[in-house]
Amino acid sequence: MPELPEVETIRLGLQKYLVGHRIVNVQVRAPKLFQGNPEDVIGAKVKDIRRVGKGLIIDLDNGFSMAIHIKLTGQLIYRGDETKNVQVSKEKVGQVPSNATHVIFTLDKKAVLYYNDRRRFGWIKVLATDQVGNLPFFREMGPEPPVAKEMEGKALTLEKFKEILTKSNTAVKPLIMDQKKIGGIGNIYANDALFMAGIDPRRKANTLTAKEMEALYKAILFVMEKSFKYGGASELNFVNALGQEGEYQNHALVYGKEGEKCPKDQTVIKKFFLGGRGTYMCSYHQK
DNA sequence: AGTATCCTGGAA
DNA sequence: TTCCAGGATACT
Repeated sequence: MPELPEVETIRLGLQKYLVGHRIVNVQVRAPKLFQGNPEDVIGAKVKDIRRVGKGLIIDLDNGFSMAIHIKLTGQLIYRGDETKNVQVSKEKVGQVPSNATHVIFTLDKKAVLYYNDRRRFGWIKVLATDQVGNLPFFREMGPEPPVAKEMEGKALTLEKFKEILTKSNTAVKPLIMDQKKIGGIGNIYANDALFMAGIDPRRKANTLTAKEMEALYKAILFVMEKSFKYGGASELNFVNALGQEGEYQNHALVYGKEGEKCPKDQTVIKKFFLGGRGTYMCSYHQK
């Protein structure tokens, strides 16, 4: 999934519906995805939901936490009395549990939390709350664009952003997607932000002018805020904590639009690979 | 810096 | 049947 706006969307949903519930039982259907002892979470009450980059942390009231990364196809879907009448987007995600459901948390008050993950790339790690920060993924997370509030990690300021770019002579797109440099940006928003800022994704980061770096910084914030307002991008599998899809995919600028017209004129958007990732750009408006 | 790898399913 | 996918990591 899921980049910062999508993970933050899930976090907000879990904050609203999951916090306060006690975990009554845990059924692990795919042991590989669930690391740690399920017994450590059973009987505990959910205290808080945090997000660091694209990672989620569910804090419990017994000193343990669950660190979660949903990678490309993970879903955390809550079902309870208060969500009974919620319209679920499509049948592909409407039915839980499904054959993509790998962990089932039975909660008190007749509620359930499902972890679905079609491709099984994600993970759930149970560990002491004070050890979460020691996981390399969280420890090495770079500062994050201040898109949605509730900043758990360090906020990425324009000055810091400029410093990161100036110090790197690698291509700008892979750089801004490097979670150790900047947290939360993935392929969709990297593509769209670079288009919006008029910058060729292959440009070496340290060749950008101050003006270009500022334009890119603002574009990153803009496209992510926009996506957050649309409820995230459900290009593949993303759904929020209630199983509903977002709408950003219907408002993307260049991502996934190979062969289509540039949003600004008739130029055809081209696709190529950069750093192993599909890259979309308008060669007329991005230099 | 580029490529393989963990997986599954939808599309070409 | 082959290729591709919002990620991250461990290799060459």
